[in-house]
Amino acid sequence: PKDVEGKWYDYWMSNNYFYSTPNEKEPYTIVIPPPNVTGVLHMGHMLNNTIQDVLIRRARLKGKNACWVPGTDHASIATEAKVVAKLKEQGINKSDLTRDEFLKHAWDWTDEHGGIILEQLKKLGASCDWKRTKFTMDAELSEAVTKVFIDLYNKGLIYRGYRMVNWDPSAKTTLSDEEVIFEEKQGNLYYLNYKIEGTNDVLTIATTRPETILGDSAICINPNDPRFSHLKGKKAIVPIVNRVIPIIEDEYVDIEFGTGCLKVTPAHDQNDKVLGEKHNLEVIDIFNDDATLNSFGLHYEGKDRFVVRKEITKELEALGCLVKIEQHLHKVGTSERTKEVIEPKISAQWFLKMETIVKPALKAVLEDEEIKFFPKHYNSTYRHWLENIRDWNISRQLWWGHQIPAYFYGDGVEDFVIAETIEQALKLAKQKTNNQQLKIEDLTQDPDALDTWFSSWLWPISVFDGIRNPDNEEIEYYYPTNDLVTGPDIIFFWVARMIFAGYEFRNEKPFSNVYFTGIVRDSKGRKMSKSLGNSPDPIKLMEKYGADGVRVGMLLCSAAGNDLLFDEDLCAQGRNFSNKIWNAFRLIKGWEVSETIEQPQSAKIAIEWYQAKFQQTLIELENSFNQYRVSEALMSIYKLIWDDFSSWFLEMVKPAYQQPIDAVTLKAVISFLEDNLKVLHPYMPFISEEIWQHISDRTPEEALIIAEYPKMETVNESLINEFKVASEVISGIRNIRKEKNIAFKNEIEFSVLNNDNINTDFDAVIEKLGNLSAINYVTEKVDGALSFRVKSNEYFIPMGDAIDVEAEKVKLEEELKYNEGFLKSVQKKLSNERFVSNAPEQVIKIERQKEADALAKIETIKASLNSL
RNA sequence: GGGCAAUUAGCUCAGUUGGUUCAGAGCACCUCGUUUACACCGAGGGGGUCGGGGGUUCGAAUCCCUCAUUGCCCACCA
Repeated sequence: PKDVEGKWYDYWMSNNYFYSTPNEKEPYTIVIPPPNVTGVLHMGHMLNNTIQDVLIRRARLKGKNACWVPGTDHASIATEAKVVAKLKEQGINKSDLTRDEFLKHAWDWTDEHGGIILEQLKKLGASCDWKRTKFTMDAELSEAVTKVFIDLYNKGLIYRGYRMVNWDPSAKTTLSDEEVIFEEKQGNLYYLNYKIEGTNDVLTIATTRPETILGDSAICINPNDPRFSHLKGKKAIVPIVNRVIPIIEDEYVDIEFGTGCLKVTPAHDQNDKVLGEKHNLEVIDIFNDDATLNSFGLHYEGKDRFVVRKEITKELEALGCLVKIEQHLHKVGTSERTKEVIEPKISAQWFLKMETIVKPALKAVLEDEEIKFFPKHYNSTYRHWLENIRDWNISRQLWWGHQIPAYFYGDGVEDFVIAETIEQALKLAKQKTNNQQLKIEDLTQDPDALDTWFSSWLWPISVFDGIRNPDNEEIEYYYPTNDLVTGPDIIFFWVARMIFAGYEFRNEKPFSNVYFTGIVRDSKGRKMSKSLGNSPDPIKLMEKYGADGVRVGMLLCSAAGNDLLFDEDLCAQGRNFSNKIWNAFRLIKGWEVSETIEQPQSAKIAIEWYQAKFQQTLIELENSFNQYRVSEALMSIYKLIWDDFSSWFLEMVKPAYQQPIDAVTLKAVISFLEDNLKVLHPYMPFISEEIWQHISDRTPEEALIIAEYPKMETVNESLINEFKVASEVISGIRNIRKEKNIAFKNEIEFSVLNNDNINTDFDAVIEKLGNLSAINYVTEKVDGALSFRVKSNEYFIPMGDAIDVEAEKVKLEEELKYNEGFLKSVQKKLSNERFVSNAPEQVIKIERQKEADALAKIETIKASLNSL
């Protein structure tokens, strides 16, 4: 493979076969899920992109104008985190850099590492239209993002608001809800005493975060809780800070949990914020952006929250306020990217209203089925998320990304304008403020960037420039795209949002089908990860087994809709398959052809049969692909080529040693080989092209990659069934040969106890593959012969004295016993009146036939026993 | 806590509307094999109470109920 894979990839590239441009053909379009620009290829990409390439190559062969758009994503938080880490290694802090300086570093990093992954995809054979390669931060795509932001703002769908957000103190940015992973952690539940003002009473509350008492602004009890009725209207004193806070009543408090008494910290808990708003409480934010305490932390100022948690526990204990500490298992939100524990924090952010935007997206998937999910059960996941969706926080406190096109001219929350450029912003600001004295210097652009997904949700549109030039030829031709292949883990992040964007900006779906792949796990079912070291390097795998081998290995284990357990052995199976195909080709290529010899009968019928078998497989492939059963389709091809073509067909037509093959047969064999290569090509593009080019001389216009897919014809089902019987007869002969150690090269005699309706079409084949001197049709049992039965026919191989009579008797007795048992169960069924009266006629007919066959078979076995 | 999915041979999985030999495939395993395309191979073979229990039906891997196990998603219990 190493010798030919690069060669063919270059050949395809230099002949522009991956290139697509609008024409009169039907388009077939896939946009790649853009990998992180600085990422490297992992097994998930391998799976994903192999499937996409299979779909694209198949479409190309089927005469569609296939267009696979590649590209990368800027992945703002992931990339920025990497750049920050790398700078830190060099002793540079992000906070010491200006925005421009930092972005210079980030672009350098992107230029250095960006696109590596795309080069790796070429090794896999990905037939992307590389001339269309896009990056989410390309100028045109960035412009589209800005336009969309402005458009949504002007429609009143984007607003700025103070909200409780998920704060990542490490990246110092907010995260969307989807970026927060809840991990179950063993923590503590601290029971703390608060004094009641003007009394010697105390009340006990429970908290998991004792440091947040510094931000307490109330205690809340349930008005229906008799235990605390004496506290109504009183005030409590927060330990250490000695702040006097009200005791409020709200039915939100769960009487059963903890002490039934809740401390309220509106700045640091979503529910407390709601309570705070309801009861008009003070909001005391005690944290800096890096989650150290600010001046509200008093003597803990500047210390990290977890340090403070330990220290304050000691101080509370010393003050006699700590009642007890209980072990407590709870879910802690952590950042998907940085793994940092998330702090709920109130801050000003940009939000996109979701209420109206989701409606067409819900309808398209759940009602109209304009967009179909495979597997379908993701519909309910999708529905649940969309029906409970909250406004999308689209701002991130990052520099790497699309800067928010908002320009501030004052300190008020509403003192801003939204514009494409600062000049336009100035104009708008003058209008809005009625202040003609405003200057460019008075404007400051919001330093925050947009969520990465706020650009990738436009991907199927923006790669065809459909936002900036909504009527251009490309978007009109390629949009909506056909299939999207991606992981279910980004159904909310990306898939759903692309659907929103499609309807919002083009009033049309972005794609028709979404195929969700499984997650690639190792053979023990563990997720592949760097830390476990259980993820093979795809490039090394391809060097070892060939890209074709790895592609097959990936797909063999990727049953639709399931996670897949990847095992390197499967790549070996893929490689073995390559080898098998190659050897079949070598056999055919090695034959001498003779124009004069006549076509043998065995070859004639073999060709008719393989034609039928191939057509049958084409139908199977069609069915599998319609359901995105890519793995099953591969298995159909695997069996077709290995079993039907190599093991059966080639053996049937193979000329005797050093004998030539007749021209008619050879022509058919080559034509079948070529058909095989066509259906194989999407899966194993390299070896199929290599053999295609070897089997006859081809011009570039005749390359396999752009060949015409085999046409569907009617399938001769009865021929396939007849062959099945013949193959059983051949197996019967092989069994006896083996049992009696009769070498294949020794010709044997063979007789059939004729049954009137026996089919003789395959007799020539049976003779050839059984190495029989002849097939004799007889009317009586052959004495001194071994026998076997297929259906109700009996077959004999004369053995003379070599028969072990006793052993034969034992075998026949067993066969008899089995058939009698079978007959009994059939007859039992048939004698059940309720079965006969209720079952459909067809079913009863079948059972009657079974009965007749079994009776006939039993007769022949009994007769054989007697003759022994 | 709620939802979704899965459970079939040693492993990974098919099994569409309940009824054609429906109990299957690939791999692995076992036996035999130098016949000249291929030992990365050929021929043959063994192997499953369809997660447990109950029900509907003439008939259940398939439909219903229930339990168990596993995975995933969602959810603010201090």
